[in-house]
Amino acid sequence: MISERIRVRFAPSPTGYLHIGSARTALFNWLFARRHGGVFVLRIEDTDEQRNKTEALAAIFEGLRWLGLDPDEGPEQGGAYGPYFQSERGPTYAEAVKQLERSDGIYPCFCTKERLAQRREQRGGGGDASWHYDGHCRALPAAEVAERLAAGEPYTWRLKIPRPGATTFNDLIHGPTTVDHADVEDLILVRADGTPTYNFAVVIDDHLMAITHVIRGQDHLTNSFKQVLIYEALGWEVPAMGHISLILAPPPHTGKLSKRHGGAEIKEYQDKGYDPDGFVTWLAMIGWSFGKDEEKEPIAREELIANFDIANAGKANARMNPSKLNAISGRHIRAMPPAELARKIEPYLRAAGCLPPDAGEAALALIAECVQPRIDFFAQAPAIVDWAFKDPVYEPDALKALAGTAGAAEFLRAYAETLPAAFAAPADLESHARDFSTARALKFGAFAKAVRAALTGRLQTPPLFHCACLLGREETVRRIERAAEVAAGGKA
RNA sequence: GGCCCCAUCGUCUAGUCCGGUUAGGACGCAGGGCUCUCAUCCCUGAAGCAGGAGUUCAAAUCUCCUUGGGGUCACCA
Repeated sequence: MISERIRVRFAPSPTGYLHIGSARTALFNWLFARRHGGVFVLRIEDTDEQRNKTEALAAIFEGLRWLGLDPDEGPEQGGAYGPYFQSERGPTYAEAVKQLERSDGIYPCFCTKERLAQRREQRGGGGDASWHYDGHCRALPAAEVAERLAAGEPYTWRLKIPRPGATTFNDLIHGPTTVDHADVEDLILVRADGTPTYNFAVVIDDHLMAITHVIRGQDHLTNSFKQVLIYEALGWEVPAMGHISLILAPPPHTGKLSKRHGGAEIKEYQDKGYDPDGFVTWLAMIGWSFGKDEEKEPIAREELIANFDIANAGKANARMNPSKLNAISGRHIRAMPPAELARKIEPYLRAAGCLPPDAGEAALALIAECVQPRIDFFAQAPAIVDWAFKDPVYEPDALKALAGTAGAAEFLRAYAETLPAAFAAPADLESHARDFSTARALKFGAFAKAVRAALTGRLQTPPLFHCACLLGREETVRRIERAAEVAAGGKA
């Protein structure tokens, strides 16, 4: 039944967004599959939340697409082990129930939700959350069971966990992991309405989909014990299981990263324009490493795959560290062909009004050149050149540079007059400017500072002559003349 | 609280399985270089084995305890 080929799955429930932890689980599964020539399956666990199904699904699909984690089988691409929506797999569960009934692996439980809640309350005066089902209905005489069944009394099916006993499985990451059955209750497999509970459905789905390796977050560890018990009750082969560490919330917060901490949704990173490959590298480096020293060059996806080993995944939880993401993403951006970067930042520039409709390829290329060493994600691009698209507002330091530099008004006017008739390359403007400052015995640095202030209103900008080219001759002259007036006024 | 998992610089980690290293790298931080500013890039530096016992000639590494962190305890997934 179990195929020879490695098969892993990513099984998110559609909550409306893709959590960063889920994405990392997907990534580890994907890397594992790619590394071993296996199959990466996407299964949607949608048995509970039916609302906003389309929208919630889109978030998962789009998130995976952005990350470049393409499923081999799933709702979109189909496959031989469908359906890939858990909600459509209902009929397959009944058979497993029958099998367990025959093998005496389960028993009907007539306890009401009310009785269970009450018991939970009583135990430890309401403070003890560790109450487990006491097995009340497991001890019921067969005759009484038959009678109540016949009477049509509502019931659930519970797993008859071997007592006493213990269960151990060899975790791919943690090694042998054990739990005593005394600490596991006879969990409900089938609800009173006949639907399977999560753990039961997962086991059946994974088995029927021939999943060989289950890789998921450590928060599923206790589920895994239960699921192993279910596999064993059914006499099915238990897949290999590995529990990856969790991502914890950044400093002021404690606990695992959640939506309320911010930065937990993949879409945020996509919207900000992080480089997807850089993002994937960052995700992979949380709780895993090559074993060799980290390189300063961007790490290619192929390299990630070639070196991936689930056994090297860290056991300890990791705290989220966005500054490292910035560094990695920036590294990828810097290594990008300029034309590609131009294409990526274009929508951000347009949205911010930093790229007029009539702007040509040349202007965009020039902006990309200015932006490339200065940003870590695309949304930072407009702020690098925004001064070019509105009248300069002189920052205090810039104002001081104009008003406080001796002779500024005079040399600015002279500079504007000698400017070449056409602005071609920044380098040409630079050599002209150097000649100009030399001829007038100006320190180039001081001269450039004043011109920079004049053109941009700021003291920190992209290279000065890139700025001038961006403005064009006419606007450059206009701004210099205006600044000269400010400089003159300041002196008076 | 019960059970389970975990513990190396501020953060992510290599080293732990098969005890012997100046405990390595990256991010961040500090200083310097390059330079028309900023940034990029390059160099340098500060910074760590949670604590305590035990085993051993020798412990980050093996054992135990403590402390700390995390997860999980539903007719949710």
